[in-house]
Amino acid sequence: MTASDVHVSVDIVVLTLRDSALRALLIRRSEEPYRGYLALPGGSVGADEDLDQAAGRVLREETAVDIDLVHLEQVATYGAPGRDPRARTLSVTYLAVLPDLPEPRAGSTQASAEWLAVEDLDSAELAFDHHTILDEAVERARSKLEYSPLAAAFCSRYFTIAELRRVYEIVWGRRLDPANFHRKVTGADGFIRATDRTNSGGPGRPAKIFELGDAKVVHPPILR
Amino acid sequence: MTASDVHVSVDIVVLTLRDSALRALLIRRSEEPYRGYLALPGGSVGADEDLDQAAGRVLREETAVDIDLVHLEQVATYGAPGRDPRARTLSVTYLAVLPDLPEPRAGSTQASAEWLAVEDLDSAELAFDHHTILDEAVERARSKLEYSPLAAAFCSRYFTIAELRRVYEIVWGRRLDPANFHRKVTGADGFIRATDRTNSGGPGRPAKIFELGDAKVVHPPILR
DNA sequence: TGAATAGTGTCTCTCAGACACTATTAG
DNA sequence: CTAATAGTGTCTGAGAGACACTATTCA
Repeated sequence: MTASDVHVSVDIVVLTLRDSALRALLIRRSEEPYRGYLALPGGSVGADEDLDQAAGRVLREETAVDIDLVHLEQVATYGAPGRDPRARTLSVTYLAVLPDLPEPRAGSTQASAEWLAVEDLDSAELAFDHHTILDEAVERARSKLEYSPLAAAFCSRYFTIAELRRVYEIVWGRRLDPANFHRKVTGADGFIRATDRTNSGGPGRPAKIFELGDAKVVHPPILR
Repeated sequence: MTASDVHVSVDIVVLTLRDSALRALLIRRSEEPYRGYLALPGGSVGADEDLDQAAGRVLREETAVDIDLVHLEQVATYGAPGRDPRARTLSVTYLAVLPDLPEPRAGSTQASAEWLAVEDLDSAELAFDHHTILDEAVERARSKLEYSPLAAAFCSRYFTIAELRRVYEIVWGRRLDPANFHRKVTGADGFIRATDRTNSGGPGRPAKIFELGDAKVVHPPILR
């Protein structure tokens, strides 16, 4: 009666911006079930691992990313009987957000990984209930842009306000007024902190370079 | 290596208003470990149960409440090794919100249940990591009052605006201006719907009686 | 120079909060 | 009547969005 022999895995929705699109990392499965389908990167939870630890480990295995720059948070847990045809499996799902680094995982395990545009998700065939999991994680990311500094996790350590604005524009899928956006993010207490440097190279007036501030919540929020 | 023999339980933070305080349902444990400590109501997930189903079943077992009136949502999953000294156990935690019904669970299993004021949580000795779980669920409830119709789940099917305001005041722990509150909740599209009835009995002008509307999000939000 | 981007000023509209005021009941 | 609660009017200030305007660079 009690479900004592349950497999527990962590599945991670890894989001980044790439080619002006919000994309999620997906792995082409080479084994049954769902051979040939795309699936979220994931793995089993080790016997002595906490869930957050397991998520961090899986993320490193799949992306080789510098863990400092990553935002990683638990989203939800799925456990419907039959969601995995092999055995009763619980999936503890995480959202990871990272900058678009020039790093496909060097050698390592995975046969083929893809950055699928979230926009094209509806027409993609995903394994298990990963469609639901992705939807929920993406919606979490969208709403957290409003009241948390999550947007900066899509950027490198140092960024301009235009880069930050691009994050909001792409994730939300709508244009924002540059002037008003500038006032809002610089006015939100502790969200971003100016450095004494500016960028250059492109046309136009050089932009100040900012870094992430200490605030854990953005107030006033950047409303969608 | 893979954690295949993991116990999975659901633990529920059941919140209600009682004696002008936000209170959580806790059970005095009669067995080791943590004998004599207070713990969240919970139970194992059945072999053919989905997680939400299991949470609903546990809630009915512990409170005998009419499930229609209850708000029930998953909050988070805890799985640190060692959180239960007996075995590796995953706790999928839920938040339940219900009106203060005149029903202590009739007969049934539980030795002693208590409605502990959330205010007094800091000084309570709770089993396992239930302190953390409670804190997170309470914070979830507090923040969901702002942008969701959750407050109505603390009320009966029909309620006055003053009753709704009391929910916000007690959960947030601060006074709200009755006049401004009235305008805000009646102005939020689809949050509450007026009936043609009024209450009476007490002193003062009778209040219109409202019921919950169809909206899943409250806009504009009722800000804390 | 002009084109492009960064950043500021300013106006209008909406909404939150303070609080005066009206409405309707019990006692 | 007074006390009490329900509900409306109105003013003020903060912030959002529209958009004109200034600042600083590259070609």
